[in-house]
Order: sequence, then structure tokens, then C-alpha cells
Amino acid sequence: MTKVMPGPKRGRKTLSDVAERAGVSPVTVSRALRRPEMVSADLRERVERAIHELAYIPNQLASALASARTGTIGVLVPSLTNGVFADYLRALHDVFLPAGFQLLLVNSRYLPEEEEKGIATLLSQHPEAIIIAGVDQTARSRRLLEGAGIPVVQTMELTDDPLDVNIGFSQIEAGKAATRHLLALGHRRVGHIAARLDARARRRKEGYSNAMMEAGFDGVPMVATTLQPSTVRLGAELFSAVLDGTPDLEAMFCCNDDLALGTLFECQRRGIRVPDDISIIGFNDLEFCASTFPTLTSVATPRHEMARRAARIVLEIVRGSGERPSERRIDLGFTVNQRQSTRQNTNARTHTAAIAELP
Amino acid sequence: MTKVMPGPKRGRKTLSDVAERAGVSPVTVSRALRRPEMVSADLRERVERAIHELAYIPNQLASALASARTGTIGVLVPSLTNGVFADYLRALHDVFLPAGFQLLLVNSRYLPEEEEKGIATLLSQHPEAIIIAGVDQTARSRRLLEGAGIPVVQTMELTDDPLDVNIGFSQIEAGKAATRHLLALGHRRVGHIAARLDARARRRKEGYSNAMMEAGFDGVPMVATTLQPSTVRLGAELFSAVLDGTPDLEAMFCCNDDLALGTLFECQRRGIRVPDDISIIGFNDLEFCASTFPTLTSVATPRHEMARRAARIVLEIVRGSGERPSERRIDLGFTVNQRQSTRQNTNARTHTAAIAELP
DNA sequence: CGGTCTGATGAAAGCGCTGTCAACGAAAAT
DNA sequence: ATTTTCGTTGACAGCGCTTTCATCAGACCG
Repeated sequence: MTKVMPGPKRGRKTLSDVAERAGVSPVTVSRALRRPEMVSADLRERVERAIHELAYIPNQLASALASARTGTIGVLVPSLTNGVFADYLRALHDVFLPAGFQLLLVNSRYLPEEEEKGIATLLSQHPEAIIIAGVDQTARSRRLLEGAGIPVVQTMELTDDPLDVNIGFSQIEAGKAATRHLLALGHRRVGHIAARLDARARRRKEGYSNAMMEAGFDGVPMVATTLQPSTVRLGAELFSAVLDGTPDLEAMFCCNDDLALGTLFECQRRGIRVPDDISIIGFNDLEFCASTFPTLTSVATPRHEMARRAARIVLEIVRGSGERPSERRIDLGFTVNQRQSTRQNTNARTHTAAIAELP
Repeated sequence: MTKVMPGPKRGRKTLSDVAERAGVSPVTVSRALRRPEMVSADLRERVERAIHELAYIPNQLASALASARTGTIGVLVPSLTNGVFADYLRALHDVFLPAGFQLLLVNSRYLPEEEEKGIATLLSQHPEAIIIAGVDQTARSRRLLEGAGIPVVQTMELTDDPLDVNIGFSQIEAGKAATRHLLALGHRRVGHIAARLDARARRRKEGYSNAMMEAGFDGVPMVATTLQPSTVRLGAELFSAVLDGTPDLEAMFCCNDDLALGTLFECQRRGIRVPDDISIIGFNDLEFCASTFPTLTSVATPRHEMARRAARIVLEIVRGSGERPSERRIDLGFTVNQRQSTRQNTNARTHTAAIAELP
């Protein structure tokens, strides 16, 4: 007879302990817990009392191993500090917890290798689905996810080649829209700053470049970027860098709201009036945008809705027949929320005539 | 012969599949994975090849069940969107992931009942330790945690009656220090605003009240609070409320930096000069405080250090002999970071003489 | 009143892995 | 050359639960 050493968690109450105390078989306890309607009221009550008396907590691991259902959802995000993902995570939490699912969270820190490792770690815990931010997984990541045989939802942006389900909006179009908003207000010298420069930031920048080229601006460098994580301080620094190169700057498209906030404060510091001297548009429309002075125009991204939709679709598939929604690629769009920080360029400029040419 | 139905995860490769392919026994595969040094180079290589060819991912659930080690750490926080907890979580992540541990995250949303449920959920997954923000657990929560037989670290503040290990700082003292900072600058009409009003916010407010009483101010209502979650907008609103009641307000202690930011913008909106007309101090010293205009004085809280220490202590206990650190209660203190938003009260006031009385 | 059906309960097997111990051959010690 | 030791490998049991199938009492029926 082999005796297993008492490990860290040995000694905790088990189903059998409860069964013994209630004077029933372990199966009955299991049923009283999972399918109470299958157990007579009398026994159910005895079992419940025993559970309470022993302060019994079921071992979810054993349950998962036996039933092949873990009740967990794997979630991958590139950042925990970025306000966008915080909102997104909260929305996921808010749908999954009431539904009885636990989130397994992995932070890839914007590194593809960490994402790969994170996926492997998640899969080893057998989540019932995976929700992953972004569409730029490595080949190995894709192979792992495809081989897992569980629903996978890619969020935050759109791809033509989704792994499974894809919910998001076009980062390029959003970047373009932000830039066009400024151009349409009569601004010509429109700068752009971006930090972190992950795939999504890069696509927004691409949208900016496209819009600028369409407007006849090409090659004029009014852009500053950094690979460092985005902060308010960097917003001020990057803005300063652009301003140094283009003192007659008229407007700024900031890759996210933190940078926009930093830009706004740097303007205040330098005595540049917003929007009189310079218009500023941010990205994501975080809560504070509506409360700054002046209030910040920003591109509102559907992060709550992306999370909620992703969560609901996953629940549908996992609980239901396993069928996917009719469309595998859901575009949730975005909105430019105009506020006080952007307005019509009233300064006389030589090239205002060019406005009419805009699409 | 009982045939188990093919569940969602059935059909995935198992240890035995790898063993068969490599021509060894399952135990050898297990060892090649967990204790490679126990397996000869030859077999190890064969096993590794088989693993690679089959794209085998170990079933962490089965491993955990058999070994009584899950490699997971339970983490409870009251909020995911609050910048403080985002930083804190990142710091936890940064220590635990390289150490081979996975975080199980539960958001209690500042609700004791959700915290209770969250603890039960966590325990059912058998984490090897639990790190929980706050010290105000319900009686049932305490019982559950104590009965779990795993290390528990309470963070973010201090208690005289720790469940196990306690790492934090005194919220009351920090609130007092913020208030005294303003009083010491010669301000007398010092207001306070707070949102959410969770236990910690309440203690900071208590610190404020204590300091005000010590300075001879009692009963003068220069406080506005709300139960709503803290936002920048609320900062502006609460500040406005205080200002309406006390037009000659000289300084503001904001319960957190978001409120301080809202207060700052509201001052700008109203043409109130900071710090000339009103001094502002925030709480937590989030990143943006150093980059606003004027820069924001704030009480820097050791959220990174709390997380890192908690994580290291847990690792020590879990990996080592299971022994607790010598002190069960670790005070990490706080710092008042003075910046441009607070300065000496230069307006002539009748009660400036009282400053000398301050401790 | 015997037979069938129904619902509640239990027995047994097994989910995929690891801990323990036994077995074995080769190297080291005598 | 023989014994001891050591390092590898495998057999076996079992972690705590759920699934399946058998059992059995009572309800129902002609």
C-alpha cells in the first residue's frame, strides 16, 4: 500500500468526508451539489448540513479533471496599466463571473514571446475558451490556439484572417478619422505622436499617414514616436519634440489619451492656447477626456462593447451547442467625440484653400 | 467497461501518447518534464522530440491534482480600473510569472459579499497562497482563509490583527500627513473630498479629521464625499460642492489623484489659480502627478513595493520550508511628494498665528 | 395481484498525472 | 571475482471528483 505524502493541501475536507457525515454515498453529495433536482429533499438537506458543518469547499481541480469542464476562461491582454484594458477586463469580469466562470488572466506585456508562453500556460489549465486582445499572434501561437479545440475570440481590432471569432474595429480607419477630423477643421500642419508602438498604435499611425497623404502632405515629418510605454510625461515630451521641428504646428493627433493629456499640460506650460493655437485630439476617450480643461476631443473606442460581445458569444458557444455566430468578424466601429480641444482653424494661412479638396 | 463521453477537452494528447511515441513509460515522460536531471540524456532527447512532434501540452489540472501543487496564486483586488491596483497587479505579475506561478485574479468590486464569494471560488482552485488587498474581511472570509492552510498576505494597509502576514502602510497616518502638509504651509481652510468611500478612503478621511481637530478646526464642514466610484469628473463636482459651501477655501486634500486632477481642471475652468489661490494635494502619486500643470503634490504610496514584498514572501514560504518572516506586520510607510500645486499661504489671514501651534 | 415503469441511490471505473517503491544493470568497492 | 552502491527506469496506486450503469423500492396499470 502506497501512502501519499501529505502535501500542502492534503487534509482538506473531501466529498467523501461530507458523504460519511451525511450518511450517504459520495455520488449523492456530488449530485446534491451539481444537480440538486436529482436528489430527494430529505437527503439534499442532510448533505447541505454536512457541507456547512465541515466548511467543505469542492475541489474544482478534481471536478474539472473528471468532468472535462473547468469553468475558466483564458484572457490575454498586453497591459494591465493601460486604462483601455482595465475597462475591457472589468467588462469581461462583469459578464463571466455571474455566469459562473473564472478568468485566467495573462499579461503579455506587448511581447509576442510572452504571448506565446502565456497561451501555452493558459492551455495547460484547460480553459473553456480564450479571449485574446489583438490579431497579431505568432505562427506558433496560432497553431496552439487552433489545436486547442476551444472557442477563440480575437478582439480590439479586425483581421481578414480570424482564428475563430473576431470582434473589433479598424485601427487604421480610426487613425484616419482622427486625422481627417483635424484636417476638416482647416488644420494643415497636423502632427502625430505615439508611444509603445505596438501593432495597433502602428496602424493608427498608418491611418494618420494615409490621411495626410490624401490631403497632399507627404514626407513632412511632424511625427514623434517612442517604444517606451505610454505615459502622460511622454505625451509632453513627444509633443515638445514635434513642436521643436514644426513651430507653426496647428494640431496634434495623439495616439492615446494619456499622451493627449501630456500634450495638453505641455501647452499650458508653454502658454500655448488650446484650441486657439493648437487643436488636440486623443484616442480611446477615457473617462477623463470629458472633464479636462478644455475638454478633450477623442476617438471613442468600443472597449466595453467588445468585451461584452466577446463574453456573450463565448458563453453562447460554451453553454450551448458549440455553434459560432453567423458572422465571424464583427466590426463595432468607433466615434469621434468632438469637444473643446479641437476647433476650426481661424488663423489665416496660405493653404486654407486646400481644404476644399478634402474628401 | 465504462466509456467516458468525449467532453470538450477529450482527445487532446496525453502523457501516455508521448510515452508511446518515445518508446518509454509515462513516468519517464513526467520526469523528463519535471526533473530532467533524473532522466538520461538519450531518453530525455527522445521524449522532447515526441513532445514537440505531438505539440503536447501537459494537463496542469491533472498534475495539480496528483501532486497537490497547483502553481497558482490567488489575488483579490477591489478594482481593476483604479490605477493603484493596476500598478499593484503588474508588480505581482512581474514577480510571480518568472517564478512559474500563474495568478488567479478576482475583483471584489469593493463589495464584502463578492469578496467572500471570490475567496470561496479561489480556494476551490487550490491556490498555493492568497494575496488580498485590504484588511477588512468579513468573519466568514476570515474563517475560510484561516481554514485553507495556505499563506495569506493582506496588503494595502495595516491591521493589528493580521490573518497571517500583513504588508502595508497606515492610511490614517497618510491622510493625516497630507492634511498636515497643507496646514504646515499656513492653510487653515483645508477641504477634503473622497469618492467610493471604501474602508481605506474612510481611514484617510479620519486622518484628515484628526489633523484638522488637532489644528483647532472641528465641525467646520469642508468635506464632500460620494459612494460612487472615483472619476476625474467627480473630482470636479465634489470640489465644486466644497467650494460652494466654503468660498474662501485655501487648500484641498483629495482622497486620490483622479479627484485631484478633476479639482485642478475645475480650478482652471473657474479661473482659480493653483497654487496661488488654492493648494491641492492628491493621494497615491500616480504617474501623471509629476506632469500636470502645475505639477501635483501627492502622497506617494508604496504599491509596487507592497506587491513585490508580498510576492517574495509568498514565494519564500511556498518554495521554502513554509516558514513565515520574522515580522508578520510590515509597515512600508509613505512619502509626501511636494510639487507645484501646494505652497505657502501668502494671503494675509487672521488665523495664521495658529500655525505655530501645529505639531 | 403480478408485472412494468419511474425516480432515487449506489458501485465501479477512470479523468491525466505524480509519488513511492521495486527492479535492474553497470560501476565502484572489497 | 564478488559484493555493494548508485543511477535509471518502470509498475502501481491514488489525488478528488464525475460519469455510467446497475439496483431497488415504490408507483402505476390492467
